[in-house]
Amino acid sequence: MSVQVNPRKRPVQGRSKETCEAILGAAARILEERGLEAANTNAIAELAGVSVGSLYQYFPGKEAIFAELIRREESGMVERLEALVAGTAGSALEERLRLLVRAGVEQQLARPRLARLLDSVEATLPEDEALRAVERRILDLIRRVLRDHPGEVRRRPSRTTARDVLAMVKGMVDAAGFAGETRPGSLEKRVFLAVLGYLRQPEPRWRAGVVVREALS
Amino acid sequence: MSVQVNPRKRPVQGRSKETCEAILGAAARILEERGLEAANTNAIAELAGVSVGSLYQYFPGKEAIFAELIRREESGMVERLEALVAGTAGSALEERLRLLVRAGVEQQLARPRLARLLDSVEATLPEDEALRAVERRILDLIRRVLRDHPGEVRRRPSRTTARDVLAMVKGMVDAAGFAGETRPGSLEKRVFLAVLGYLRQPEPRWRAGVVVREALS
DNA sequence: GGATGATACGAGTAATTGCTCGCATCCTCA
DNA sequence: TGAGGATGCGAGCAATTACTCGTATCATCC
Repeated sequence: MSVQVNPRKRPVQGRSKETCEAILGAAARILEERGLEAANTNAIAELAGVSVGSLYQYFPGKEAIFAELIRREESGMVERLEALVAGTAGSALEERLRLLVRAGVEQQLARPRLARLLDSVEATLPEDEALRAVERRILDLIRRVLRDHPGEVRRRPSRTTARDVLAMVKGMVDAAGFAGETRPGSLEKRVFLAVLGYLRQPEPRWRAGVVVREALS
Repeated sequence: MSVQVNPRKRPVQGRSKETCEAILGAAARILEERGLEAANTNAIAELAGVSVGSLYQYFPGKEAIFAELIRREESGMVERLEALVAGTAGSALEERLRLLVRAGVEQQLARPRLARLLDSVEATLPEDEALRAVERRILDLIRRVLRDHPGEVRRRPSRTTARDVLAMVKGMVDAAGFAGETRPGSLEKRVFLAVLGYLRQPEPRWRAGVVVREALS
């Protein structure tokens, strides 16, 4: 019943590392070109130019392959983001947010369909503490940036705010990629506006369940 | 190779309508409780209390069942939204946006996992003109609302703006549902803030590739 | 009531998929 | 160089899944 998502055996020689890479690369290509249903172990092994036996030597099943792809994508992302935050410690909030957004947009737009699919696959995988940890690091990183600029933002630097920001970025970029946008420039600007707008938008005043109209600026 | 997503035969008697409903209901429950991989035709028929033969009498395959679920979800949504827009023609922009957001949040939060899965399944299905049309109606509806309130918003009422708004709403609500948020109140408020913030955020001024810092309010 | 079409059934088949295992080949190191 | 571990192979079995078809029951109309 339970699905194993951890690698089975670590490759030690050079050629076995290549085998693993070939398997992961083939899985990624099948996912993005033919979708989740077509990504079975036989097809992956064939496209990788490798036998199924070799595949099962390193991965207990296809879920483990997907999990590894996700781990790589996410940890690559979080490391780039953390370097970025550390490297712009003195900069303005807008500048830092813009760079973060740029990194996210570029990552997700490089292989939009793959990124989108991996996101949805992740939701079906069993709880993986390593992945949870990466997710937390991203959220904490967003909160840290917000805390570095107190008073410039109207949202509290909470987990919820961080999750909202991350979710709106992912949602917008996924939709843009799916709609066929390929140039990151315009998208990056719009996502940046959305993030900034959310963070700066004042709390509305409510009266009798109706929003009080506020004049614009 | 190609996948058929249209129903095979229309039910004409009452009992066959019930059979179709049972099949669709079972498919939805399996999707949300056991995920996409568990949703095969045999399992769906069994949970529906119906034979596989009956299932194949009305649907050419499981994709057709998913497609029908998506069609219903989307068209129910779009009709509610259009009624809402029509019924608030004279109201303030914030009020109208707030109601739209509320409808979206409630819909997606009613069965979060199902809604999320259907979204990702939709991406793997072949192009369906009916679904495209529903999507267009939602985008047009957003644009119409924006156009009804010229000067209150800084984004152009374009398809792209509408897609951005829709995507950020979906992204935030999905993430909240996945994180276990069940009370619509707080989420609704945050999504509303995000939408309003995006629509109102002024274009930033750029200088030498660096964002010029703007004082807050 | 009986003729006719609609509906339901589910065992059974064909195809797909996950995965193993015995054996061949390659690499490393003493 | 040769022993032993690492790697690679792919036929083939077991399990799952999609889907069919002959038969039985039900609804409707004359």
